[in-house]
Amino acid sequence: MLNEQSLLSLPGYALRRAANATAADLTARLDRIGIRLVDATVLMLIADNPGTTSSAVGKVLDIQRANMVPLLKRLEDAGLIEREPIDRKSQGIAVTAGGKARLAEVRRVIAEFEAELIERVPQRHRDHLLPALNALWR
Amino acid sequence: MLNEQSLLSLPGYALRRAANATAADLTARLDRIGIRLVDATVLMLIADNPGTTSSAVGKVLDIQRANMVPLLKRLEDAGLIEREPIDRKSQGIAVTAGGKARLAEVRRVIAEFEAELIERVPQRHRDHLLPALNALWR
DNA sequence: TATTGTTATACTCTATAACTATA
DNA sequence: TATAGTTATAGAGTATAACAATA
Repeated sequence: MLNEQSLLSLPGYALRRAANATAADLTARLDRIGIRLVDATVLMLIADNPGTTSSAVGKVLDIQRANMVPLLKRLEDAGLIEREPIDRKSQGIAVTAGGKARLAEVRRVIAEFEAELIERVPQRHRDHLLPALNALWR
Repeated sequence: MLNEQSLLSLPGYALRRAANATAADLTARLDRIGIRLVDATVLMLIADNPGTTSSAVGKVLDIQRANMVPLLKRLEDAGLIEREPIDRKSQGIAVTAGGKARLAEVRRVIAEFEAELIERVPQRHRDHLLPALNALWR
């Protein structure tokens, strides 16, 4: 339809379009099992770091402290995480048994998504994608 | 701080983080010359497709028709684009002289941004990034 | 009948400021 | 004095529905 060539030659543009398209795809897949992409990401991070705090999670994922509140409340209300005091100021977060079951579903969906994602990349480029991407933001 | 390993091994996660980080960077750079990232993108697309329509631009960039209205109004109010009727239903969009001057600035900023972006990618991965990304969404 | 451009509005996501309590 | 958790709210960005006019 339109000439999009000068945009398509820009890695930054391709990066945004690819991220938007794939995030929309994964969001739709996770919606089918009733969980949001951010929530699933937080859940995975907590599972690998039992006893971590809201602040620590927020720092790693670049989520503001204030925005962690309703997010963790959702996970707690859904019975996926539980909190217990570390001291009188902080509280440690852990994934519940129910959360682990849900996490198994999440991991299945994500594994399938990631497999189909990487399959779309021509073989000779495949192994370069992850290191190239991580070099861009880490 | 936290163990982020299982997330970092997911191309989809790395893709989102890389896109968010680089988009924030470019947004800040373009802000210094007083233009938004979306507006700059639309301006580039119109420049390469003089006489195109609002609908056509929206379709290529996945922007809803309704959201094109205030966007094009901004560009028009800034004197960067002009519209003239194609028939009594559609109108063709073109970049004005002032728009072309602004576009030169935009291209300079973006070229610098893209150069620094690709420099962060280890050399052996560099040539693989663009084709891998475009394979993901095109 | 489908498309263009538009208006108005709802919704989601994120950012900011301020506050309390505790390390 | 800095940090953790929280509340309330503002703002930006996007989505949805409806409309008139024209192809």
